[in-house]
Amino acid sequence: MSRPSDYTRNAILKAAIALFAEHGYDGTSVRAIVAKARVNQAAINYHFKGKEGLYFEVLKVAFEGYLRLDNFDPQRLKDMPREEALRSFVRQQLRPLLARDQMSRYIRIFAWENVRPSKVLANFVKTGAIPFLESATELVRRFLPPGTSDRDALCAAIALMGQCSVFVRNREQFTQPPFNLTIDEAFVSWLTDFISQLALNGIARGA
Amino acid sequence: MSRPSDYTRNAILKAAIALFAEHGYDGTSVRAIVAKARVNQAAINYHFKGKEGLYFEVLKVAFEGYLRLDNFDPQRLKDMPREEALRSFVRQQLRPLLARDQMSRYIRIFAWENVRPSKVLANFVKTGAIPFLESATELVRRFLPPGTSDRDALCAAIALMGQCSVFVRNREQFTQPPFNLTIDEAFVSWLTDFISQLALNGIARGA
DNA sequence: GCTGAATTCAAACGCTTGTTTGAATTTTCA
DNA sequence: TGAAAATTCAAACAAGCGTTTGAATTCAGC
Repeated sequence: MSRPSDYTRNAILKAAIALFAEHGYDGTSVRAIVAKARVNQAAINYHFKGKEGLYFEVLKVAFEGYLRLDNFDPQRLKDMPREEALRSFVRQQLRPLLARDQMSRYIRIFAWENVRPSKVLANFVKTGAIPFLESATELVRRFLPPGTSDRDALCAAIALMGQCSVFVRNREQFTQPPFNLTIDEAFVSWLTDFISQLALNGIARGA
Repeated sequence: MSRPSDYTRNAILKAAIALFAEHGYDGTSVRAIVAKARVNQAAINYHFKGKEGLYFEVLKVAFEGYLRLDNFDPQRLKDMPREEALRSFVRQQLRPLLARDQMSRYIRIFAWENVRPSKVLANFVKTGAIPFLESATELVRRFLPPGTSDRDALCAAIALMGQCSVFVRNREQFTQPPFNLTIDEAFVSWLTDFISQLALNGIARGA
């Protein structure tokens, strides 16, 4: 492939990641993407075979980027004490509340998919990529009694992920009335502890 | 108002409640509503001044119906032991997992609004209706140490509501691969206990 | 029964969506 | 350099959306 076309492709990809992270798949139009990327309308269909193809590629990039993250390395998580691993996981999930970096965008895209999976994700998963819900399930399992069923562990993981993503996905919402939350470092630290403790006490002693 | 026009109005309202509960506000088109209600396309604008006006009315009906519910009567909740009140609240929130009755539709509509509030709800709240998030906050507060800040209680309530609604809103999703949850009476009972215990142990000892 | 208001209806409007077209331009490679 | 391939571009397409129109119909009250 030629250099100039790579530039267009990357511009689209970058704009798409930012917009999908902010507004989700349905909330983002191709016209908004090409405007942000400053490319032609037809470029998305030419380079990605349509909006769905582009989103598929975005999921791929986000997933690869996510796996490259230190704190998510499965082995590293397993080597930590379970309490520390849990807190690290939660903190990472809440990262988009503070930072606006690329990793935060990846996490936020998955936060959208987490409760409202698009049909694109379904195909993406079939392609061979393992949804990180499995990692969350494994993590949660360390707090559950031995022999806990897959179903119970899955539900616990869903609940944990749901608690994080509800804050991430609706960040803007919660900063306004009637919520009026001030989202700063102190708040995120507190929230990290809060959710971790919730999971820690709740899962370990409850189920 | 004349009888025949009331019939049309009610038919629209009924169809809208079912569809909004199933697919949310954005996921429901006026054409789908009039098709289900078997009325003319223009009827929604005539009777409700547009889709938003209809949704406003749906929220009103849902909210009134919700308040008529025994288990949500604020006084009744307050008279219960806090553990029983919590379990009752959670069970009620999970009701749409099993039943397909009118009350379940109301709860499900609020489950949609819970994480992705429409601008219509904002106006609805301003009109004077108290979002039931406040009741949840009060309920949660009984488990928190005296003097807990409003912010902390609010976050705990959001987390609690989020845990319930993620299951309610994505019911169909979770019955399919890769989740494969079987949603029956036994599961809902277990889930009720699970989430209640999660909140009970987590909130009471964690925050 | 007549009159005016209320209601229904088919059709279209204006807008946004994702996608396609086909010509113009640029890049690649012999 | 010249021909073929790759890429960009403005424009239009087809479909869906919520809404409006204006005539046809039904209703209520004198």
